[in-house]
Amino acid sequence: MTRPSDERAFTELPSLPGTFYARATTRVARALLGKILVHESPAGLTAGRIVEVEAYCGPKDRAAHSVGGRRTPRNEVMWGPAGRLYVYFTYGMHHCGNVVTRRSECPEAVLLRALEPLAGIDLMRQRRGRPMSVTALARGPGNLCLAMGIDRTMNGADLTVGPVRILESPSVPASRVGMSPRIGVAYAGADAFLPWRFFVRDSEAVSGKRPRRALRHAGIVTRA
DNA sequence: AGGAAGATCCGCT
DNA sequence: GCGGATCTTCCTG
Repeated sequence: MTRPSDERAFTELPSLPGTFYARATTRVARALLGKILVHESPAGLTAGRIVEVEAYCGPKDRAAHSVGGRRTPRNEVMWGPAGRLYVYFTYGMHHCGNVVTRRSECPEAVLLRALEPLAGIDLMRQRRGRPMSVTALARGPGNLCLAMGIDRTMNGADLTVGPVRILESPSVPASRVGMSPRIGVAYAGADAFLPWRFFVRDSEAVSGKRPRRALRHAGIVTRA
């Protein structure tokens, strides 16, 4: 599917500039759909098209790590300049990767939740460790980081120059963008209902429950 | 010093 | 749908 020549081509594409990230966080989140996340690691290159993200909007957002202006060693990167990678470890086993937005001292970020794999699929399978479909490889924030080889050693990395970068690629038209409340933030009170999750409607790589009615209607079997 | 909860995932029912 | 795995971080006493 993906040949070595295609993979090398990713390294030639321009990175998103710092100004891309220095905007309102929900706008950055929405605009990241369709862009390409790349990691050139010692083990090889992996890349995928971003199809699901969530916006976390600073001290007044009760779901954000920076809620109430609480600044700790873990979330320190959120206070830094836009376009940096914020990686944290959660549930004792999963890494989550975020893109810092706005400007210094405004601790906001976009969580990367799912990719459609484009390159390095064998390496992704190796990192995931068991057989699965391509669209499942980077579905969900913990799985995305595992498949892409992203961990805390990359916390604070500059996404415009890094071994980890986000590349220019066509945006997703509004008609194909879905919005919903964020996943796993029930503790955030009323903020749990804010529609700050954005995803590509027709992507099989998006996490969570997806409607099957259309598939059933078409007579397609989705489960054995 | 200790405990509780977490921006999750997977396998089982 | 439910709960266990597993450990970091933060808050309390």
